[in-house]
Amino acid sequence: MNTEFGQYVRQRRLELQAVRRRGFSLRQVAKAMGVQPSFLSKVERGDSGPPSEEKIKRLAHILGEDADVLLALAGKVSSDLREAIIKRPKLFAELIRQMKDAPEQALLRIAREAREGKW
Amino acid sequence: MNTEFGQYVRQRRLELQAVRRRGFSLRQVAKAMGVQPSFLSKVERGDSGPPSEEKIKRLAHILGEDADVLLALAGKVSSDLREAIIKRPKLFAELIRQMKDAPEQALLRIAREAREGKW
DNA sequence: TTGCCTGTTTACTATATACTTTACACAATC
DNA sequence: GATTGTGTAAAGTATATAGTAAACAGGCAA
Repeated sequence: MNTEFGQYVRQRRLELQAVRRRGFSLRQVAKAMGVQPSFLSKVERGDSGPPSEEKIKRLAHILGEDADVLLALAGKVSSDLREAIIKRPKLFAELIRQMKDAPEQALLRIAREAREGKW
Repeated sequence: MNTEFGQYVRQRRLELQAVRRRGFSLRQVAKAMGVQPSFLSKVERGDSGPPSEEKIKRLAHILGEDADVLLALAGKVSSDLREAIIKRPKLFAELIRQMKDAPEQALLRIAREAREGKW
């Protein structure tokens, strides 16, 4: 169903397995995520849709990946972001529509300003 | 299920019905939206979950409402916004998380700058 | 008083999401 | 050579989403 997410996860898991040697078998990762191995197997091979938001976040933690990136690969947006948008829909809708067409540089500048709390 | 969305829609529809006199019965609006009257009835009374994104957008157009606001009342985010976030997940995630805690003023300033294309 | 329009009720349906359970085959290990 | 660990396969399940279809009761208009 969604090959990209699964491929990415499998690759990352195998990399970790090669380096760490322990704790990154499909079964162990599945257990740590809170799903059955059969399900993670299907997910990694793109034979099933991606897991739920909650499970993806746990997986991101386990693999040392950015949760928002992993969610994005699964075609999802974190619920805290959704809620932020839903609280001020007009404002955020306008901002995001402007920013999606803005050059990378501008976004980085705004992100930096935001990080520094320049209100 | 979701009373707020339905209540808002019904109120707005009845207001329009009172002013325009024509075209805003539940049955007519349902037809224009592309759903059965029974479904819109349940939606307005909060007896059913809200319609799909597509139907909500048509409804917004019919009622002269902002689609993003109506979607927000239904607990949804427009798919074009979702896609924008998914394309640059780290950047947008950081921006939105900063902005959700920022004062209204700052958001308005950034929105204005965005509108004016100040990159 | 027939016919149309109003909203509503009841029962049903199709598809997607997010999984589980059980069992299998192969490899390494003890 | 029995056990443990590896990934995979097949089938089933629970819940949510997004509705439809058909019928019903009351108002109003000619």
